[in-house]
Amino acid sequence: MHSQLTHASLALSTDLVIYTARLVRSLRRNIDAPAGVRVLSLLDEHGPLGVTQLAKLDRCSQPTMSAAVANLAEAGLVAKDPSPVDARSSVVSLTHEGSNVLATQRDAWATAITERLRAHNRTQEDLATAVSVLRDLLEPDPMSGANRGTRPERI
Amino acid sequence: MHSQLTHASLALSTDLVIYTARLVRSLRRNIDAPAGVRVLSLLDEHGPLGVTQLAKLDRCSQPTMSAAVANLAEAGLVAKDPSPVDARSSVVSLTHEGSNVLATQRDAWATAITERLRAHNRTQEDLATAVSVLRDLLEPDPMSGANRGTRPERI
DNA sequence: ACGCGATGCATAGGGAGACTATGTATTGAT
DNA sequence: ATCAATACATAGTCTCCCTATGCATCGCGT
Repeated sequence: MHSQLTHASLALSTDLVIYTARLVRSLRRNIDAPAGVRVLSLLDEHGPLGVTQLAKLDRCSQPTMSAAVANLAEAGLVAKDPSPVDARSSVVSLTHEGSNVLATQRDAWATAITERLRAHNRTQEDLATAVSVLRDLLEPDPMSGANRGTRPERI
Repeated sequence: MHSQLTHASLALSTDLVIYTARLVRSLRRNIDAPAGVRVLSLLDEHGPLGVTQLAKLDRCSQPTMSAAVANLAEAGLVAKDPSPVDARSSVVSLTHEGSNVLATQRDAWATAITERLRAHNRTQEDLATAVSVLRDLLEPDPMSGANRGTRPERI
């Protein structure tokens, strides 16, 4: 009935999905608000961007990004100015405060993660591998196609 | 001002947080409803459990687990019976259908993940490493302590 | 046997984060 | 000058999670 994947494959994939979900929840619980920081991080990496560009880079819908940017702007972490070359578009850029918040948050995450991994005798190389695996999984167009044909019931 | 973590550490940690968030979102978008499957998976692994036990294992609050179990029960994927030895408690167990849904979902995830990793020349060992890293990060009490003293502003 | 803190769960209320559908204003190309 | 395409905003809704409470039951000490 089911495909002939190895037991290990099934277990590892399931664990990956479950652990990532728990990790994300855990991060949210500590009010580390990853959603906003993702945007700050994108701006830091790419420089000023429009809302739609940000949405594409973060792989979310445009309305979701609009809301995220609005929140960040209200908090003073980004500036949202009209584009000088396109009246429809806006240019979102990091403010000093946004930059500081990003740095602080990055530091907090890195500290916690580094500490934890060391406590488990995990190397930075292991972390790099994990990040690469996650990046590869997100690459094409995330998990679409996972349900092709066999769409499982909604849980 | 900030701690003396290496640039690599900062970048990797940030990427881990960001990628896991995107992956979870991507999984949700495909209506793979990880939340319910996590419960099914726990029941499959540990056998029948009470609501509070499930909540502890999944590291969520008891009310959250109550709601999850209620949904699953309504969908017929789990059975919720009163405990024979403790009138306060209930016993949640997998139904045949729940077991099938779990297997189907696991299979879908494993297929998608395996395929993607192979496309990027990533080995199963890499996947195992990633899973281990995530597990280690979740171990003590997730990310608590990340904000000790320096609690960053909410984004 | 009784009282009471501890335990197991349900309910109420609310918030973050996402999505789809849709509307509006510009742009750019015909 | 039109008109499809593009950039955003808004409305409405969903899932998942949390805290704060309330309630019934258990089990222990006296």
